[in-house]
Amino acid sequence: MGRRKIEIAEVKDPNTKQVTFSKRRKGLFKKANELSILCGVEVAIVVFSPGNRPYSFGHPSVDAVAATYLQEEAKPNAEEVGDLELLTQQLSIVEDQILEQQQKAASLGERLKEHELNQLSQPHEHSFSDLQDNTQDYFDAMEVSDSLMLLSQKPVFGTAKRVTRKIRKIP
Amino acid sequence: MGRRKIEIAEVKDPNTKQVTFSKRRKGLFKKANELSILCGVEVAIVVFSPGNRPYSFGHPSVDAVAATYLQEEAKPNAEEVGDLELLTQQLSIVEDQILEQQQKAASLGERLKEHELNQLSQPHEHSFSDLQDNTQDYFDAMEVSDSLMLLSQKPVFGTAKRVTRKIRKIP
DNA sequence: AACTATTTATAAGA
DNA sequence: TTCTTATAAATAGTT
Repeated sequence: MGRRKIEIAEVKDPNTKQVTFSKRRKGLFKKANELSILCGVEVAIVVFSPGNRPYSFGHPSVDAVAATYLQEEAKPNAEEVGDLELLTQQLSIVEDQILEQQQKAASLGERLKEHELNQLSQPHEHSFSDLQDNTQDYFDAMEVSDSLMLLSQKPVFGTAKRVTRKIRKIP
Repeated sequence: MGRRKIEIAEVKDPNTKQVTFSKRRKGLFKKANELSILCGVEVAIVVFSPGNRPYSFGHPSVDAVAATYLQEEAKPNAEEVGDLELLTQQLSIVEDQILEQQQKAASLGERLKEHELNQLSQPHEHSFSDLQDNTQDYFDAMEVSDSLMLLSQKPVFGTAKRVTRKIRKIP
């Protein structure tokens, strides 16, 4: 499908390999997207780049498809169950650490806001949506990757723009 | 890529849809295989047929790739770790500021109470100290916000649980 | 990042 | 379903 026919064998030149990877990953994800739409089916792809960066495509999401797949999958043996449990434990620990930090951030941000309001002695009514919006403010620099965005060049965990959220100083 | 150009929209006719699925699944897996060989990388695909039958392709295997992916998924990357550290730094600063403000507020509150006593007035419906208490309740009730999930990007299946957010409206 | 000569995938037909 | 084949689409090498 190019100027010349190529053998399906590992590309030696690292630069050419990376270019090939980019082009073909894009093509693969496009095909997967077309398949899911044309046939109304679920698809998930995970691929690692030559530099070992993970890229994924999923409709409706990798996790959703994976969950269904695992259900359908034959019963795992004891060793696999043990490994999974170990993995899950490790993941829980890391997630807890992240949650802790995030809770700190969200709570502090809100409390800061309350202080400002109180100091101004303004009558205030907080609705649920207000809180949502305010909380969102502190994290709105983050982007959640959308399955269609995965057709782009960026790796899965590189797509999220990170927060260097300005925390306002108390006047 | 055929006799005629087709729109990428769900194929109505079930028979045609099945034929399209078979052809395109075969093509997708072939592409994935070529990508893994050409670039020496790991790939995993899971796709369900219109009849909900699971098909998978994996190099070296779906499970191997999935395990690695899940590890990566749960592990914050360098950028995230860096931002988290930055965020934590900022929060420390803000915490100090809040403490400072609380001390000011406390003394203000005391003076206000003294003033109220001196005036023999009815308790205010919303004295500053009341508001402080209310505010504290308000945030104690906020267990988890949706934004907390953003850092980890996606819930890891098996450990993901929705936490119902209970937020009371300030009276 | 674009371009384009070719190869490859595939839609429709048999 | 499998094979055929005209045509659309992907992409290897180039700029």
